[in-house]
Amino acid sequence: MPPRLIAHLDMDAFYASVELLRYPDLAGEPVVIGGGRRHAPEPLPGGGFRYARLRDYAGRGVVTTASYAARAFGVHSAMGMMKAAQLAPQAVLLPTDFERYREFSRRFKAAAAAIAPRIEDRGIDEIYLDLSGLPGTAGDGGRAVAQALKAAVFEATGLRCSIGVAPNKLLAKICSDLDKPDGLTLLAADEIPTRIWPLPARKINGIGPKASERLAGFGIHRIGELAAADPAWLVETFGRSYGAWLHEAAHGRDERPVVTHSEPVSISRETTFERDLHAVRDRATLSALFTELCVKLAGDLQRKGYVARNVAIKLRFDDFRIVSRAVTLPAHTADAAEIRRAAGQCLKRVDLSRRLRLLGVRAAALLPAAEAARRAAALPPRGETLPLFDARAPAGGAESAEEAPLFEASAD
DNA sequence: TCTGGGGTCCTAGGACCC
DNA sequence: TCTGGGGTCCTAGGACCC
Repeated sequence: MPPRLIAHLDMDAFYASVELLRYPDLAGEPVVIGGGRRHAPEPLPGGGFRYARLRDYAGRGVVTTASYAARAFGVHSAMGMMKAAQLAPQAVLLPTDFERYREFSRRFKAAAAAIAPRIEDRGIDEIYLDLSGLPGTAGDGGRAVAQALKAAVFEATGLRCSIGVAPNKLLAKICSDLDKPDGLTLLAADEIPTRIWPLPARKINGIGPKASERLAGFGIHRIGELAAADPAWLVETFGRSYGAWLHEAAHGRDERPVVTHSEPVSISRETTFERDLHAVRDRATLSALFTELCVKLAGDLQRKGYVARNVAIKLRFDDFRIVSRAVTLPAHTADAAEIRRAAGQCLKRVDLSRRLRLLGVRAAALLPAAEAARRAAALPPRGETLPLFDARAPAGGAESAEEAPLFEASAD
């Protein structure tokens, strides 16, 4: 098998950059995106806008994105806004506008797809591209195609991105981060020891805060140190699956394909309250919020064309403990009342003596609504006996049904 | 001034079946 | 009375990612 050529394309400070297109006078300023709608810029009579400042923020939000100027103050994604306000009180605060980001996301992905159609979606601001065998990649390891991608993305959106090109997704992802913003990094397999091994282990996608902390406890800080660790010891220490993967990842080995299509596994809605709520004292408020979440979730399912057979709730208590309860339904649904009923059943199984910080509802075991309708239509009318080999049987069901008597006879 | 909202995947254990 | 082993489905929790 010839080596693959995989690119990872990552938009630079995506939300903040989209906002800077709309408010160009903020270019170069520390800007933080996050929080609710209340701090939208006010148009001034003479033109321009009056912006909210981070120091004026009060609430429980976190930073969604910080402009590079704001990052210089130590502000970063997922940081509590109140903490960010201490670091950069003068930073401009803008509300998130997901509709707009989704539109720019569609645009940059379409522009990239016109050049390299084998694309894997990795959320709103990232994609993997399989450049293997693409015209123009033969001579230069993909540099010209990557430059064309950057130009096309800028043409379509006015935004800059960073690209890593490598033999697999793992390495491409690491590389896209090496030269941000507006970066382009190519890596060949034989450069792993010199360019990848000196990096912190945390740079590997899949080594998070917990794993890197544990590794550090064993004196393993860099990818090269992880690569030098005994694989048997890694398996003993981190489990068969994760331990073996750590070893492979540290050596830059990754055979995962670029997946161009995937179905969602679950769809959910959750909300963090402005203040912690108590099941008894705030019963009416909680009940209304709970119903609202179910209605929104049902709307999401219907809009996206799915039905669900599993409904789960998620609670976060005031001490940040998270609890979840799930129930599997007799039949798929996208109906708000049915989801509300199932979620209510789940809620009854939780001790609600502590105050709640967050409430969420999730739909899982999804089926495309069209497929559910097809199956329903294939069923005989009510009251009629089912044929032995029914359309509802799972794939291969008829075969296993024929073999079933044999298994029964040999069982026990 | 602690710590959002939307996801995926993995593990472990129990129920139930053969 | 104790002893099996495999398989599937399901739940709960946790790590991780954007």
